Amino acid sequence: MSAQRRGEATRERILQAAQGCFARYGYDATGVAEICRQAGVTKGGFYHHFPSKQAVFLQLLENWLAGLDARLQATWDQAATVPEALLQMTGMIRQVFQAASGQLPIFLEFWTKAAHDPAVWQATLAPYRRYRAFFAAMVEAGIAEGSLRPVDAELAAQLIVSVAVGLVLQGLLDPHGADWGQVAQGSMRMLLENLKVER
Amino acid sequence: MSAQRRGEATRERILQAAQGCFARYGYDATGVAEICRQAGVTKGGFYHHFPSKQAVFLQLLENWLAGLDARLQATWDQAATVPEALLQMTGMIRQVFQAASGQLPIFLEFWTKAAHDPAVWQATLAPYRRYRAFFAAMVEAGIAEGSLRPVDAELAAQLIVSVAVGLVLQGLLDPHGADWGQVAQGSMRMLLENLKVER
DNA sequence: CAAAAAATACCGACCGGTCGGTCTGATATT
DNA sequence: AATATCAGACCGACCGGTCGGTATTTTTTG
Repeated sequence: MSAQRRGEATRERILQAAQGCFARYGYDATGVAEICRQAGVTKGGFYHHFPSKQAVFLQLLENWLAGLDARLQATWDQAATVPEALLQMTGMIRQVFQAASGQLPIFLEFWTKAAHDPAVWQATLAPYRRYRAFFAAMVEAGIAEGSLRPVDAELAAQLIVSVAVGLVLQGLLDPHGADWGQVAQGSMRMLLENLKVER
Repeated sequence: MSAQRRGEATRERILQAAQGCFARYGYDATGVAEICRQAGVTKGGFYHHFPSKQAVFLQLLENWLAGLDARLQATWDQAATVPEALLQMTGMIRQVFQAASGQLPIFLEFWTKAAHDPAVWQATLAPYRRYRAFFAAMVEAGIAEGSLRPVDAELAAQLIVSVAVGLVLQGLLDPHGADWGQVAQGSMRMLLENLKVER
């Protein structure tokens, strides 16, 4: 294998290991040594690829947000109407829950770190505002296409984001307390009943 | 001052100092030494009143939840109808935001710790389930009194809790991103439009 | 009531251990 | 040979918690 490919692979292993550790133990409780152990690398290798532990964290955050971005955009692109797109996105939550239920706590780590660390804060806030704008644009499009009532788009977007955040948080705190995919579907339907035009 | 009173006072000072530190720097980043400095106590004094740093944290969590409990109950007791009570509680959020905006990050600390620490998890989950039951009971009472449509009470309660959690989180991450009290009011009104009986 | 004893509140130096990060090289690729 | 990729011993700072001791208040006792 070429040196470049090998380096890339090691880098990826470090990222994966770190993600697992952060999710399982939390950021602070995870030592660089433990990440190295799980990645099959030593400290030297680690610090060859990343300047600091925080840099790994930031990279993880960036990747995660990029993935979410892409999936949201794709979902909208292939949906016929806005309400349908919203329902689809809700189904996405269900996938997220069963696919990465172990990875969810890292979401909390992001927020907690963001509240105290300016670098993480910026990296978190910017995409988050994008989401609000994204949903606001969706609602406006829905109003324009006639599938939604002419409500305050900004407010509706904030409500949607609130519900999403709240659901994810409840889901990670109490994974077996409810079928969160079901709850998400039901919640979104309730919201849509209110947003959709009367038939 | 009696010895007992004095001890109680220092204990309180430690609690206050710890709350400030946890909110400002986060749990892990806060050293016991720093808490002691701000409380005007030394390590010896600290460990005289509390067996560990985590015990302080747990006590803080307990106090916070007890306060929330009391306020919610009181709000319901003095409201005439269920929709009115819900609106009142939304206003409560507004108070929380302006009164303890600096203390909000500690809320995140609670959740983050709860995701990894069984002791904190239990202390968090039990009251949280109570809240869900509380709101479910409220919705059912609303249906019984005829002010709410006969919706799925459990689902509605989960939706309400989701919105509340989401709002608090958004508020603490992006305090100046919106007037969160306003957003809370608007969101609750939107939800209620859907839940209330048609007039 | 006074003296002694016990309990309580607090002090601050100190310890064992951990953790993020560095440094000197060894090994493999180009 | 030059460079990228790693190995792993090592460092210094820091942190939660301990411990022996002091000061103050409360209780017991003569």
